[in-house]
Amino acid sequence: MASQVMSSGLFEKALACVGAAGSLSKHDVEALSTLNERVEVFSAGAQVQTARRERLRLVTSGWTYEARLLPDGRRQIFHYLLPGDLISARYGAGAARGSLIALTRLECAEIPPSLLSGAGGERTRLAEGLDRVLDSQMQRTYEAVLRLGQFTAQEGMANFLIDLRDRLTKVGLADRFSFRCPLTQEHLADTLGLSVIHVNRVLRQLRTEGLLVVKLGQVTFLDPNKMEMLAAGNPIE
Amino acid sequence: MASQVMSSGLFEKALACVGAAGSLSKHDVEALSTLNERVEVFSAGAQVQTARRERLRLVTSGWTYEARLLPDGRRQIFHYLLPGDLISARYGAGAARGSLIALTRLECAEIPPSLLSGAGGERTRLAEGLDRVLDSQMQRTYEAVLRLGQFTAQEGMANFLIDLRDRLTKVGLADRFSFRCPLTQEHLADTLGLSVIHVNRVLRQLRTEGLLVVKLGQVTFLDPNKMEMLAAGNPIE
DNA sequence: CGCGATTTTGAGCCATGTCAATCGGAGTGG
DNA sequence: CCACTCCGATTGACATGGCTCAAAATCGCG
Repeated sequence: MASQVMSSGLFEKALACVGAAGSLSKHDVEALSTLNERVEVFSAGAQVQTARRERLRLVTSGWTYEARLLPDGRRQIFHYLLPGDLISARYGAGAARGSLIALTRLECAEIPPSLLSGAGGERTRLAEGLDRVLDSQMQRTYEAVLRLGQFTAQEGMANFLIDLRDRLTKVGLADRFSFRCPLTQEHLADTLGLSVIHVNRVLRQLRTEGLLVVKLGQVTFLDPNKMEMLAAGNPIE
Repeated sequence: MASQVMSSGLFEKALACVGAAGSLSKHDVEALSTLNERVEVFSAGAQVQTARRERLRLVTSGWTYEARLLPDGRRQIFHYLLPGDLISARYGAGAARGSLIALTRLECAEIPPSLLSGAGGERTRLAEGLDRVLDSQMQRTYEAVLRLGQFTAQEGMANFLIDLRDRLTKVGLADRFSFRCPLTQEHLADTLGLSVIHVNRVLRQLRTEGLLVVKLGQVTFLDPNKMEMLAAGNPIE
């Protein structure tokens, strides 16, 4: 029952945080993940089924991506779900109609519908907070359109990596300068609409210019300022 | 009161249709547009304000697009809203955070919240139908990601034009072979992430191959089958 | 008829793709 | 501990799709 009290306190805190920003903080995720026993674990490479539209799951650990495969082998990765993101077949991510694949070992916790509506049937503050999270997931899809349609390869790479950094920072998995990253250059290619080889060239170029190092599953920004400028679609200098 | 009865009958019919497909049919649009007096008209080029998040408006006539402008002049058009589509700051389109511009004279009808929830606070069948419309609008955003990330210029052009045709067909504004289209090559360019000049070349090429004619605000498919193949990302032949 | 917007064309360049090969590190079995 | 293997990263040579610049042809409209 100690954990019961604990979890209740965290829940309140989570509510407060959820109310503020568009995504969940580390504390929110911890709080929500202790709320119930329905935790699922997927191993790297497993497909996460998203058939039942009512389920709402919170990613508490690990990376996932949703992708679609064309008959001739081309692949587009639509988005990545990180700790603090929600898996929902109904909203946001659900509309991509692709396969959801665990990139690493993945843990998620189901959020029972009972938490979303109060006694009188009205919506919980938690529900509104989660809505905001789904909103920001959707916004990222539009960012992807902008990136793919208008950005150069360098800008797109910067934009994507900075976005990952910012999201990971919210859940305590990154700082301004670096984060651990399980993506291969092939993932980057299929995300940014580039060939693997060109991804390699772009990374080398950014490295040569002293902006960035990608190595050993670790992304390091040597010059966060310039990277942020690039990521916003501004030329360097 | 005749119109009262009339509109009520259409409403029922609209409900039936809305329940079936992911988008509204011509009859749905007609029915819904007669439901209330709150009709707005924008002239071509006007900006449609989307500040109030609660409002839900149905496009009953004309074309709109939502776009974002980069500081250096690049522009990405995220999507077009056609008759039967919904304007919502909260869902789908709202997350793009761009400007919504009337491409032609535009008419839309507000859908009052009272129609969305029944007496007991439960959701109307209409509300569910409209949800499905918003869903399909979201799906199109993912299609755009796929198009921009993986398709060649020709495939992307075919995909986009076939999509327009299919949507316009649902509201009786197109048949299998052609539709009226107010887009300039510049709009196509900013939608597909190409330069205006390249759009022109791609169109010429499709014309030369006997697949398509774009002229006088009219798009005509000379070979709908091949266009549909191209639009799906399959090579010709 | 004349003007602005749009479309069309041509020439040349650059970003990005393809193909082919090498390299490097991680795991595996002997 | 070594040899092997596999996957991912890296590099080079070359092809090409798509972009830029510049200009002419057309269209829509007052």
